[in-house]
Amino acid sequence: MNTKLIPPQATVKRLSIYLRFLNALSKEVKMISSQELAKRLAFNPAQVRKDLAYFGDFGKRGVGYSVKKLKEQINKILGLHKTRNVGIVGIGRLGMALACYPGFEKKNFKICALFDKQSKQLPSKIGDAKEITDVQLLPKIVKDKEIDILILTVPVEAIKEISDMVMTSGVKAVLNFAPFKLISSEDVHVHNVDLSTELEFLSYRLNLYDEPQKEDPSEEVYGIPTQLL
Amino acid sequence: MNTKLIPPQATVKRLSIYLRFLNALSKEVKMISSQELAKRLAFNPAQVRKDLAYFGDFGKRGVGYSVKKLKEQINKILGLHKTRNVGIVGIGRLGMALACYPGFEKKNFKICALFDKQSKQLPSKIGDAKEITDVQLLPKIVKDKEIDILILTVPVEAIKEISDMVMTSGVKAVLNFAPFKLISSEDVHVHNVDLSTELEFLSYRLNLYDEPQKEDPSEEVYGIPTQLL
DNA sequence: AAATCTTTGTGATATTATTCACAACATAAT
DNA sequence: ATTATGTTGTGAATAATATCACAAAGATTT
Repeated sequence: MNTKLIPPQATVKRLSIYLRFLNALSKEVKMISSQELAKRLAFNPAQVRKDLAYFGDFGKRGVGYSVKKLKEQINKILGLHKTRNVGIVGIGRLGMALACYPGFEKKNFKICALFDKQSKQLPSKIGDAKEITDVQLLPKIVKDKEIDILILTVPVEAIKEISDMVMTSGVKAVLNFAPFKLISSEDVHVHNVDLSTELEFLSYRLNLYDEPQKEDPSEEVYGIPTQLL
Repeated sequence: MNTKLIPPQATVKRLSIYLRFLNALSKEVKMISSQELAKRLAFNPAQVRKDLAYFGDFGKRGVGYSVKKLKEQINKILGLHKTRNVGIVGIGRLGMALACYPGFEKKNFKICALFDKQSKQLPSKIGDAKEITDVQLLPKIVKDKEIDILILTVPVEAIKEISDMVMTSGVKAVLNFAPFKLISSEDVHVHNVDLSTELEFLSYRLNLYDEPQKEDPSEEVYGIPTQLL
């Protein structure tokens, strides 16, 4: 099998998508083929098979993949069988929304600390009895509560000050929503998500159609490559 | 120059990141080199130059790029000079957060309609006097207000029903936050963002370090390739 | 004005990711 | 059993993306 090779980044991202789809599947569906998976998710069937084959021979020729087994395997590959302690920094509307997002707890991400500036007017508890802690205590709390991941939803003005504290806090990974590219260090994995960027990508595409280039855009060129959608 | 070639998807996404960085730059900085840009954003300088060269010869040899000119150019390339009418479907916490996100209006995305189920208990106005419209009226409002982009922040249970309505509404682009992969059609560009997936990617990486593979992961293999971070 | 330093733009190369195409296996039907 | 049908796993081919390396050109120093 394929397992000796390093799975591409792109493969890992797709695993999440496969898993989400499998989880939403009716319990009656016991087996699924790469063909069916690919069709529903607009991927290439060979790609689906190759993605899965990086981690083992999960399928059965002539039959397909056991949904149950596949879910278990992907859960394990993504490390979702382990509980991860998560903190959220910056409890504005977005932070609040994430704190209450039910999808996280389902995947074993345990939101166990919320940080904000003390000065801010806020209810001291949100949702299911989560307190808000002063951000100055972040380094201590990260250690005490063994927080693995911090989600940053601070306003961009605060990011410089906060990011220094976060990057040296001993946390292992950061998911940054502030519109500022945080760079990973040797010890801390950073993943940046920018909501404006996502909209801007759509804007670019709309703009292409509004003002077609002189080169006469063909279906192929400006059509929508499935893997990005 | 390069302009005849089709710019890669990846290039377009980076343009957003360049622009955001340039916008945050102090007004004193008049010129910037690909070197400096790349260093701050953890890209390769040649990549920065190539990205920009797809759209024209914006730089000056021996000097660099005019910050002002570059901002103007990227704005134009991404179509941010045009106002786009945006609607948000599903006014839960996330929808609310996006409705009030100041970054959108700055980039000429005009949030001009909020949709939700009428039955839901909600204030009829949020933030700067935005009303919530019953989602049944969506097709009509999209046409009347000439909405270009719809942002979907509905719960996953509702996505099937809503997506049919959205995809046939005449809207040109959709940004979907529901944990369900919506597929683009010929007429509608869809871009999916899944918040769980982003966390799961970090989880995968943490898991790699917890349980190193038998193959003895080297720095190179499991180190962090800059372009993803 | 020649030499030096800088930085762009881009061919050439390297790396990464996707798709094709088919042998190997599994099941079901005859 | 043999044939027909379906599906995986994967080498080989292709495509997309990133990086290197350097000529061309602007700026600066001598």
